[in-house]
Amino acid sequence: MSASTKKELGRQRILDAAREVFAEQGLEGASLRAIAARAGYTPAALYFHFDSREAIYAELLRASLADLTAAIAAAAQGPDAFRQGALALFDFYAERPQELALGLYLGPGGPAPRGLGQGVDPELNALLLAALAPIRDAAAAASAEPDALVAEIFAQAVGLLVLSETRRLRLFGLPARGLMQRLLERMPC
Amino acid sequence: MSASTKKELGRQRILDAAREVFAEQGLEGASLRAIAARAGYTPAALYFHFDSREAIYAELLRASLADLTAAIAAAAQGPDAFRQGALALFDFYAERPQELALGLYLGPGGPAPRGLGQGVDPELNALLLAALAPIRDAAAAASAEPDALVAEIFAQAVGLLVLSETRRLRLFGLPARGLMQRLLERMPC
Amino acid sequence: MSASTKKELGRQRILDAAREVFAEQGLEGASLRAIAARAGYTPAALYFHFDSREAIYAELLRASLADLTAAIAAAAQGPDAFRQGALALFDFYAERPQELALGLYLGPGGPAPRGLGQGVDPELNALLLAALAPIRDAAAAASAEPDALVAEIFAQAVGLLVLSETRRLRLFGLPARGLMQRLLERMPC
Amino acid sequence: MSASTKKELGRQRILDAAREVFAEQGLEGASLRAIAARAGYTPAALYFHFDSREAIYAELLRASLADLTAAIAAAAQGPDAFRQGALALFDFYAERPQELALGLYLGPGGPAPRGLGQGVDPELNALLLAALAPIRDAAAAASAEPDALVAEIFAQAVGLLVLSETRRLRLFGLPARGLMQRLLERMPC
DNA sequence: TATGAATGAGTATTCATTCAT
DNA sequence: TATGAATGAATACTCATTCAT
Repeated sequence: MSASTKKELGRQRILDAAREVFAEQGLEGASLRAIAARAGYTPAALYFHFDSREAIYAELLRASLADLTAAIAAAAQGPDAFRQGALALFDFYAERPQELALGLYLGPGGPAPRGLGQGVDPELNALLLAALAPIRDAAAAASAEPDALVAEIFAQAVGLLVLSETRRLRLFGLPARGLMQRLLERMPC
Repeated sequence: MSASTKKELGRQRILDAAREVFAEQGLEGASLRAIAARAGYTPAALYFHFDSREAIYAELLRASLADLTAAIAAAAQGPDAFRQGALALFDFYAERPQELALGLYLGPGGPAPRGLGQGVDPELNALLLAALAPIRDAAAAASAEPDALVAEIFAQAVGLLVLSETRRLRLFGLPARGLMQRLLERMPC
Repeated sequence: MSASTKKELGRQRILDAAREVFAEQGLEGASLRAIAARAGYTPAALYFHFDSREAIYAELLRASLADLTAAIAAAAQGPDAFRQGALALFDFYAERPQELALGLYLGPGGPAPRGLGQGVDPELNALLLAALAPIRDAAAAASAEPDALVAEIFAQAVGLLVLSETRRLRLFGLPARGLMQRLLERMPC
Repeated sequence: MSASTKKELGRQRILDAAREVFAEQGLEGASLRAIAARAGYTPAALYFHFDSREAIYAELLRASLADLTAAIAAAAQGPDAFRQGALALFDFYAERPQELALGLYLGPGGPAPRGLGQGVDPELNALLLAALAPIRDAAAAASAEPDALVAEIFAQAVGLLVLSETRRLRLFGLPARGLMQRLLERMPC
């Protein structure tokens, strides 16, 4: 086994552990110590594979965005691509609330103009745009302002999910997904 | 100076300090120590005025919701009440992003179903509903489903603001307020 | 109402509160704040009536020893005075474990040669001796070494109660009172 | 120097510091900070070697009970095993009063049914019983109720020691060890 | 006679990170 | 490639006590 392969294995072991801890305990619980313990490593060992705790988060987010890309691509194939893609977006994060938190990196202290360190943000933003591309393409076929449409359904999805997670949506007695569908019905495509 | 006035001054000094720290550092940075230091107090002194750190947050949130109530009420007086009220909601939090984080209690770890302790949450939820009441009233005049309309514009506002704060909205090259207005134009009232 | 009477009322109010808190929460829970709160006073107000937290404890202990004196005197009247008095001693503290802790002032940190401040100890020791006097008198009638007899039964009672409270006596599967009686049966009076 | 040896050294350094602080200031004074300071460590460093403050206490108590076991075993070898073993028990704690406090976990607030966490208590209780076993064996040879005999001399020892430490025994003008011997003379073995 | 206001020292524990080995 | 050992800063909260009013 080559050295780089072995190193890759170590990374993967850590990322798998991170994903597990993350799904179970959220951003807050996914401390470096916790991830290391789950991976069977010492905290210090992680620094051989990653530069910082944030670097692990970034990697996780990269994988999450890859999954999102696949999910949207699969849903946006037939006719009705816009609606189906948008719902796939919503459903994706509805099932993985922790990954939404990670994606927004509402980094401790609420939504902050912080992102995941300085360097990674552009790359991750590009990945996000790529994931949303199928939805945008479908919008472009029916509207002159596809970007606005995508931004709107993205914002609606995020808003509903955040309100849902923070239990503020209960005040209205209406299910998040139903509200998402209502919005889509009013969309011009 | 009366005793109650003096006590009130102490409370106010702490609340002002909390608001400042809060606006500068967000929820995460607004630790008890930080608030105390800013107010020129010992941490222990805060416990004379408030029962806990969360009690300070709750007070801040109460004040914030009172301001929001006034802002919406003022905007939703004329004929175009629904739209104007909704925009007032959006503008309010656009100017005070940290207060949105506080309102949703976006503590460390992203949106979490945490709330501010057991006792205060219902009270604060009620205040939120009351603040939104003028918008709902306007919706009720034109639609059979006012709750859904309010939930939708609330979600849209929150989603746009969160994406804006986390710099994800830049990807689309469109201003948040413009997108909010677009949505309102498609609304049936 | 005279001034001194009014002051006496205040003291009594505090002592009653202290007794209650004490019986419910033990030495540890009977903080000055807790006592003050129960009495309907501010912590600072207690310093008008007592010099320190320890002074309150001392007063409580005085009252407890007075009760003990009465209990032993009542039990040690008939024949069999020694045994009955000793059992009364045991039963007294078995029913009031907190008062035993106070009496020994195992003051935070285990049995310590500390007592209740420097000045009060001699006085309280004298009260304890007075409470045990009826037992000693009965012993003197039947033995040349009454002091040793009293010390032994006192030590046995305290040892059994301490082991009982700390759950170490369970290891032997025997009840504390039964063991106390066994000892008394072997006594020469 | 092997890694395990070095780690063992760290543990030992902490335990020694704990023992010292403990002997000087009792359970109350043996805070984590105090132990760390004495050992020349940061408080956080202790958590590398021990899981919690209580884990340090438990280790100390384990060692203490091992010493006690050896002391009793050595004393209870000849013919007069019961008496000699009992005196060894008494002498052991007479020389190490803080270890008695630790053994009974006489935390702040006097004797309390607290123990050292859920998991360790049974283990430590078993160690105590094992330490007393030689005395019990000797009692079994001469009495039908060995458990009662052991419980009685244990209680007597604890009572005398507690009264001695709290200076209540001085009232009788008799030495604790002499009283212990008197009791043993009346024992049927 | 009592309060309002405040202090300073203290509590155990967690965190990401570093560095010599 | 990884560990053992340690750091410094941080967390919220409680305590007995003081003092001007």
